[in-house]
Amino acid sequence: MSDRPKFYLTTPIYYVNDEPHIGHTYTTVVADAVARYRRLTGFDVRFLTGTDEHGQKIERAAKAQAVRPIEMADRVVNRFLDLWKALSISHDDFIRTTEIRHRLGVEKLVRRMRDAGDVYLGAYEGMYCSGCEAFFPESQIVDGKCPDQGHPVERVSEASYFFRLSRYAEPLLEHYRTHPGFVRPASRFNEVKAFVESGLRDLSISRTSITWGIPFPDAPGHVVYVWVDALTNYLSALGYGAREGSALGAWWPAQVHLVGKDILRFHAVYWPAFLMSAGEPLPECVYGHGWWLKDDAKMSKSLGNVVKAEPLLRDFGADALRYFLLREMTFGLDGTYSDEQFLDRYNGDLANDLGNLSSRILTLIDTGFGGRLPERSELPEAAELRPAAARAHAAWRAAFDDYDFSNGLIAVWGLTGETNRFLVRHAPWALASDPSQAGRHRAVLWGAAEALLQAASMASPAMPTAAAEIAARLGADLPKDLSAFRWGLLPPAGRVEKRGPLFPRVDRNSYFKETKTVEDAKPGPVPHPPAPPTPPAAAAEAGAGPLTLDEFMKTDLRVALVISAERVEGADKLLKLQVDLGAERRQIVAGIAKAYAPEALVGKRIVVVANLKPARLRGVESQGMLLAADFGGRPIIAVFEEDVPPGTRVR
RNA sequence: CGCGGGGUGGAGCAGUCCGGUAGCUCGUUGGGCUCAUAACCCAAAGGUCGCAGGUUCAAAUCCUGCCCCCGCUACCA
Repeated sequence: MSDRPKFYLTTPIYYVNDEPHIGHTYTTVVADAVARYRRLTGFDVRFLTGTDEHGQKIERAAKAQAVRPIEMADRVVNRFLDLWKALSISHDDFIRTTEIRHRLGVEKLVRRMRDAGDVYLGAYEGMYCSGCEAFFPESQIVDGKCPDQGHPVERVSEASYFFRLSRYAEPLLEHYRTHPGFVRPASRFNEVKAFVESGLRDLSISRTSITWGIPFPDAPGHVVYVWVDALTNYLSALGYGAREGSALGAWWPAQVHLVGKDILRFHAVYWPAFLMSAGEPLPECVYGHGWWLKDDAKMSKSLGNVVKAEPLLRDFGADALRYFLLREMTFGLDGTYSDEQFLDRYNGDLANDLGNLSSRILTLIDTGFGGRLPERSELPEAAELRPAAARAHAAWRAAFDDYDFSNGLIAVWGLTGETNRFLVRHAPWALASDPSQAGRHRAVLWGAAEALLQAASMASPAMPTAAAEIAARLGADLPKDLSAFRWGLLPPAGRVEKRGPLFPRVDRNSYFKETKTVEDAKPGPVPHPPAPPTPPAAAAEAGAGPLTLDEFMKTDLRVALVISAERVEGADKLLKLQVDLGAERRQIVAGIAKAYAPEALVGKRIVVVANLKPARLRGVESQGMLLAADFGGRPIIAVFEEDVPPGTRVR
């Protein structure tokens, strides 16, 4: 066994009733960055994630699709596994609650709690829908009807085992008092304390109305209910309850459970109470992070604004997505996602800064020294960036130790900025042409290359693949241990390789046009896991190069006669047109209200794109697009002066 | 109603616990460089830190009151 300090961290296990979205991705990426950071700074790390697969929802969904629950679960589990692979997630273990080892763990925990006198038989009362054969939370009931099918519900009660949570209010509060870092951030710790201070009610921990779950030990007909089942994964993954020896002693208690703020209560109240009852030590910290909002609104399926990782992964690569998630959110608080912000971060920090810096350094070495890394020099230029690197390193460590990823990355990018300024200051491209400056020339580029490798090393927990790629181009390896600052990571006499852009700049205009059409065309199941994450495929490529005639002819342009035109309610730029396309009539919404009065358009023969995917603008469907010159910020529509019949092809 | 979060230059955010020159990124304007991915470097413009009182030598930061926005239904992080 290693004598390094151990670090056991977990994500929640994700419920398999739905495909992964940006929230799952976020927690997991954060956990991975922590795991990689800890490994890099001398810890023996165990990183656990997994899936939660039992319960009523899965049971019902499976029944509806006439498959076994485990088949449903398998499908979604693979989606998670594929995504984690595409994102370079470095978990050491993946637990599924349907595994035997988990069942053994849950059985042991339940028995221990019962032996402690904390489990008793009572009755669970709830709103039951006989049509759906399911209980629903009272809060979901609308007018005495179930939320799914609208069947009438009735209050029924069923036998249930209860956990004496009420007994643990005082012990929990005492633990909170003596462990001020138990829940983070502090603001959420206050909420947890307030919740416990208001008193705890016993918790129903079994069901007889469900069969898809772990049988409650020594209680036929009962199944272990949600939270006891799910939370126990953190122990069962270590072999808790196993007949043979387990890894429990080496790893438990966990250093941190990373969770979303919505499930903080379960992790900060129920879970420690279960552990106290079972006589197991408590985790050191439960970190409840914030949520990603989409354009300032909460993401939800009903709003249809749920952000998924796959399109971003496809267009920008795993490292870019990971970087954005870690850099853009102040860990703990809520953050906002928007495509514009993502693109700004990508182009600003990754393409223009880190990516471009590595390009210019590699090219300077390539052309200046024939691809051979200059030797380390005693001249002051070679060490000029050393203090900046040391400062960045200290700030980076302090921030990452404190889960402040955003500031940690800001510190690293401070070093890339310093390196850019260093290059401008010494202008190695000018030194190259002056033989008397050869020594300085070598010293400057060695120093710049060393600083770049320093930056890449510190960025590696956030973006492992790109960091390794930078190191490889410099003929170096990423350091295995960065627990202390060390200047001189470059190997002597390495060979550098230029290669292409690390993060190709993505043009804003063409990106938004392209993604719109791609995503509209693919509403259904998410595509396959994207190609290997490095280097990110250039999304810009598709927009480059001349168009072939075939490609152009895909655009179906037609002459259209405007039959009527009116303003769109509540939109100051939009007109709604009815047009005659010869064979059919179409409704087209166009942003020309500022330039044209509706009545001025009637009778005009215009050009429309007839095979454009319909879109909704301000809730009004548009079945095509009219062509107009964009002149001085005003649209000038294309019209025919002669009487061409509507529907005639234009090319 | 109540609870929680938030209101900081054009945009997005940090700073607020532990008062003391208001900071970062993007954008804008002007200049420089030409090694680099139209990139990089320098400079400038731009904020009464939601409002009103109070404490203090000093308040974005502490206290009081008020206004506005968001969340508070979910086995969705």
